[in-house]
Amino acid sequence: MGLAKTEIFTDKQNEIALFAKAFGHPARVSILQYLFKIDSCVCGDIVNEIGLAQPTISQHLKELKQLGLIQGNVEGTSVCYCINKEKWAAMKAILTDFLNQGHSIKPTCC
Amino acid sequence: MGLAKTEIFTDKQNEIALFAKAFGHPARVSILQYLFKIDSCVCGDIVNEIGLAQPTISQHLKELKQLGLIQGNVEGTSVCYCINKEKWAAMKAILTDFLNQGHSIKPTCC
DNA sequence: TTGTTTGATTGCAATATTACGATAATTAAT
DNA sequence: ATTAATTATCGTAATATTGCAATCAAACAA
Repeated sequence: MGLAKTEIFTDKQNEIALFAKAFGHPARVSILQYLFKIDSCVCGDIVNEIGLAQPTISQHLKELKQLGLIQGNVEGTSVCYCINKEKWAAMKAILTDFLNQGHSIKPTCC
Repeated sequence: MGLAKTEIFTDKQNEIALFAKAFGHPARVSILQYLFKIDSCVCGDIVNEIGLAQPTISQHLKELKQLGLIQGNVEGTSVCYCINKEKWAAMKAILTDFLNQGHSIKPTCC
């Protein structure tokens, strides 16, 4: 089907999955790393940085923006993107929580 | 195309994306959480815990196993799964590193 | 106005993912 | 040997994702 049955999972589980999908593609990983590296608005540089066509980058940026992880501001003919640090922190908290499950001292069993 | 151009990204970027995809679906999030909660081998319980058909669960388990995040051991007619804590720790290190980017005190710009 | 630049959108093709019924494979029990 | 229990695999359908050429839209410059 290609369609996840989100209704049988908790909101938290769906949220974790959604955020994880955001950087479940190397292009988006690369975009986010670049924005962090620059640590300010990036206007028009992104397509040249990543080796993908402009419409493809635009699409990845749209996804990241819809999730709120980045924001874009129009500056003349160009659009400047940057990390939304508040949202990033919120996501980090949720995913870190998930990654830190299982504090037991038990070794891997079996 | 539906085919990620992995060759233009670094191994690290591809690795982050691969791990992120592992829990980019709520069913796999749910499976992993369940295995952590039990904190031992789970033999045959998983299909009843998650509301998906047996072949679907089997497929998700296979993906997690291929990544090394879980391991399955045959016990009679059933298979017992558990978290591979070493691999989990390795993944956690990689993803935590990614999530902790951007320590600058600058607020979100723009 | 006309052109230029930049980024978004549209349309499409190819591949990937998700889900499940049917069936196979394995082991244990009778 | 049969049967039951459990999980894996196959086949298939539906939807999602990725990527790009072509095009559109907005803002600026001449």
